[in-house]
Amino acid sequence: MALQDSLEILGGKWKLLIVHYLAQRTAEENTFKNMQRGIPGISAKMLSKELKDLELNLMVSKEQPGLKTSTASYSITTYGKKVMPVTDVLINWGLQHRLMIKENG
Amino acid sequence: MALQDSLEILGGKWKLLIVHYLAQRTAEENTFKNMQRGIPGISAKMLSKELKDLELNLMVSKEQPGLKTSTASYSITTYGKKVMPVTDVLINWGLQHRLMIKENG
DNA sequence: GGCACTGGTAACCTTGAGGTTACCACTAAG
DNA sequence: CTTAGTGGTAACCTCAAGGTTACCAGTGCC
Repeated sequence: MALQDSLEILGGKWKLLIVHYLAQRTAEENTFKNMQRGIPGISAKMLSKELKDLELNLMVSKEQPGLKTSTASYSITTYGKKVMPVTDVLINWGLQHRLMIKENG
Repeated sequence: MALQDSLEILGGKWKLLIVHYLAQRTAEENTFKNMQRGIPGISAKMLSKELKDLELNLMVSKEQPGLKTSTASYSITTYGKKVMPVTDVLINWGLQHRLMIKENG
C-alpha cells in the first residue's frame, strides 16, 4: 500500500520538518548550523542523519563549492519539492485541529 | 508550529492507516476483528490503543448498539474525515515516489 | 460439554529512534 | 596563542513505541 510506503519514507520526527524548512529558504541560508538553529530541538546527530537519508532519496542536495567544509549548504531538489503538498496539508490540518480544540475545549 | 502538532497527533505507524481504512467502509464492516484482518500487520494491542487515541481526538466513534460486546463497531466521524486530504496526498506522493524509483532504477 | 468465534486487556520483552556528551579538523578574529 | 565559529562524527544511553504471549468473558453451534 502506497500509504505505508510514504509513512516509512517520510515518517519520524524530523524529515518533514527539514524538508519544509529547506523549501522556504535559499541554499545560501541553509548551512548546517543555521538549520540546527532554525529547527528547534533537533540535534546535530539527527540533522546529519536525516539529511543523508533525504539525499539518498533524492529530495535534498548538498553543495560544497570549494574545498572548505565550512562552505557546505543544503537545498531542496525539484523532486523534494513534491513533498510540499504533504507538509502544506498537514499544516492546514494542524491549524484546523487547534481551532477545533479551542472551540471544543 | 502547526506541522509539529500534526506530526505528534497523526504520527506513528498506524493512525493514518486506521483512519484511511475506516474512511473507506461502513460502520457495520468495521468490527474489531475485521479491522485487524484488514490492516495487515497490526496487533490487537495496537489497534485497541490507537482506536482509543483516535476516539479521544474525536476522529473515530465507537458504537455498541446492544449490551453485547460482540456487536461493537467503529466509524470515522465528520471531524475525522478532515484528515482524508492528508492520507490522499500521502498516497499520491507514495505512488509518485514508486514510479520515480523505478525510472531512476 | 466442547470447540470456535467475538471483543478485548495485562504483562512482559525487544528494538531502534532519538538524545547526550565528547571529540576532531579547519578558519578567522583578537 | 587563544577563543570562537564552522562542519560534522563516534560512542554511549534512554525510553517509549510497538510486538508477543497468555488470558478472560460472552455467544453460538453441534
